[in-house]
Amino acid sequence: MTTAPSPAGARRRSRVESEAAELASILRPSLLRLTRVIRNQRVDLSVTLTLLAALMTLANRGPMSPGELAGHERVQPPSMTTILAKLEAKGLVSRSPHPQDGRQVVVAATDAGRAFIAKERQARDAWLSTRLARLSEDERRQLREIQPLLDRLAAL
Amino acid sequence: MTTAPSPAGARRRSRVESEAAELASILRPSLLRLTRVIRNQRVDLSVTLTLLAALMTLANRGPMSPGELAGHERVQPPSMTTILAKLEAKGLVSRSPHPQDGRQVVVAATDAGRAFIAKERQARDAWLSTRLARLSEDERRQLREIQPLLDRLAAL
DNA sequence: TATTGTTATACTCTATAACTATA
DNA sequence: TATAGTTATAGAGTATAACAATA
Repeated sequence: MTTAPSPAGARRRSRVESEAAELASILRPSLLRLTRVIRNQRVDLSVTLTLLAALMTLANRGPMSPGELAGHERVQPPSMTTILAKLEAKGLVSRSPHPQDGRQVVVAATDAGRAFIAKERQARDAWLSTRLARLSEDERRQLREIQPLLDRLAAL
Repeated sequence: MTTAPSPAGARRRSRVESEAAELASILRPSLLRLTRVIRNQRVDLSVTLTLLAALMTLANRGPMSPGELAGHERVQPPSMTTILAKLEAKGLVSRSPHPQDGRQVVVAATDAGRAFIAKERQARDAWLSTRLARLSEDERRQLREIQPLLDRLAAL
């Protein structure tokens, strides 16, 4: 036994892994169902959840390339092309050539895009906000605390 | 002023609502991205996350009608028809006529379906489990605690 | 007439593979 | 030759509307 893991260590890792597997099993369907429900809450049918999320990232993080945005949103570049085409058709984002690299493109939220986010936030979030408001203060705090965890899980 | 809400009460509700709206704004994109990533982790390409979730519900809760299952999974009945057709084609669920009501159908996980879940759980959950195992014990506890909250949000 | 389930249809989301332009 | 982006194509997921069978 070269690395000679201690029995305690081995037992511990095994427990963590089975615990994690069980957590994955219960967490995954819940995430799936909640996302499905949220996705269907369309106040303005023309801008979907996918489009809005990309637009928000662009507005929050500033101009970037389509590839970089695809990385943020965890989609493949061709998917982002589609998303950006729709947002651009609505005048919510703009494309400009990259100053140095002729292959790249710089995408940015337009003023209309930012205005859209501000307006939409109230109407669009109404469904989820209303439900969140029904929770206790402590429950909202719990959700607020795990949000970065969700991002870390998606990013790893 | 008939109901005469107290100024303090009014202020409090407003604060809760704006806090909830802000939480919705940050939580929603994170849920979307994580679900997108989880959905793409396909070990066995033939059974997708949507199919597996329905199958698991059926195995856990026992036989039920397609309409009832649609309600559980938060999809519309025609969507569940599609899901069940795929599961049935794979022999993972079975349809039987309802003993009393000729309009209804009873859907159940088959033995093969249950065996599939047991086998798949390890491989399928590997991606998420591995990442969950990297979190601290406390972080996993937090996630475990909010899972029922996610279900309540989806159900309300 | 109301309910359950299915079929028909359409649209969004998303991926992989192949192509174009630039570095 | 490698990289950034796009186009082409395909499949999954899901909805609404219309229909059939049964209550």
